[in-house]
Amino acid sequence: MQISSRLTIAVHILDCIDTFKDSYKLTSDFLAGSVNVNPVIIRRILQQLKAAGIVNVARGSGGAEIAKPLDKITLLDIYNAVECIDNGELFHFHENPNPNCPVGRNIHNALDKKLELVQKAMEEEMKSITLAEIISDTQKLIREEN
Amino acid sequence: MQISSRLTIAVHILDCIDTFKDSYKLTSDFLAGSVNVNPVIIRRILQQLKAAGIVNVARGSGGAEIAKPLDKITLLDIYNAVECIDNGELFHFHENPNPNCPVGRNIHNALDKKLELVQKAMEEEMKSITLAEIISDTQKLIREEN
DNA sequence: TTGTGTTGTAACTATCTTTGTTACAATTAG
DNA sequence: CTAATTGTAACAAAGATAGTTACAACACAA
Repeated sequence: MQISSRLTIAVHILDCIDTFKDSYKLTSDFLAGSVNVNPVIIRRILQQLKAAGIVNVARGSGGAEIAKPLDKITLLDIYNAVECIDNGELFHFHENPNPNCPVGRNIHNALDKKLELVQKAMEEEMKSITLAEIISDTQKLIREEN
Repeated sequence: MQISSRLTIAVHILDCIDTFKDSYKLTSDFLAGSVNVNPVIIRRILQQLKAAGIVNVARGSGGAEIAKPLDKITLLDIYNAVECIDNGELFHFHENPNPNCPVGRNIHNALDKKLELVQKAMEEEMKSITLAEIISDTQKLIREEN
């Protein structure tokens, strides 16, 4: 199973907000135009980012802005904001190993530690990547188009 | 979205095969008893492990065995065997960013590199964990029960 | 060679998540 | 007040997971 596109959409949204903050009002409609999805999808993700303190959204008047310095927002922050991870666990352990089997009643303990290492490795890498980097890379690519 | 329980079930199966290889015939029924799922689930996962060269399954006579040394089988091998990853990509990128928007037409390039780093970090960690380790940890836990 | 146990696999179902959609009350600015 | 916009409910479609029954193909032993 893949990690949902909410993560890439969220990054896209944030990239747009920063890039166009001086030229356009950043409404869900405007952002939906760039991402190419229904505005409600954008609003839902903006709500998740807002709950995580990453953006502010102006109800009524409209428009979104980024609430923190770009280099203080990591890919992990965005991931945690939009991905609904069950107890924060990346791996889904099968529910009822047989407690009457020696392996069945110990596999959870033995394997959990390893799975935590894997999840940790992934999260550490995500933590090392900032929104500032991503946006700066995007803008470099835009400049190189000309 | 979580990674499916096929991974933990597969490890459980392999752990059982090694632990009980001298005492029992390792049929899908026997394994289903320890994992506590329907035997067909076991057979399906055994087929995936077989396709990856990790186990041999005896049609007709029945029983499964591990096809390689335990320290030559990594968690990544098992993960790749049972997890159906679309083009091998962990992250699902939203399909149609607007090519008429500067951000829309460059976000893919800018973000893909970062996502690859994250996936790589996860896979490297998985590659460093062997089935030998996991089984040895399980058997240590079993011994400590007494 | 016949019977028994087992695998390989198809077919179907239920449930969950994602993604997309319409609709509309609540809110804000002009 | 009006117009634009957000926040959110309600629903539907599509896809994946997980579970089940059923059965042909197969291997071995008596």
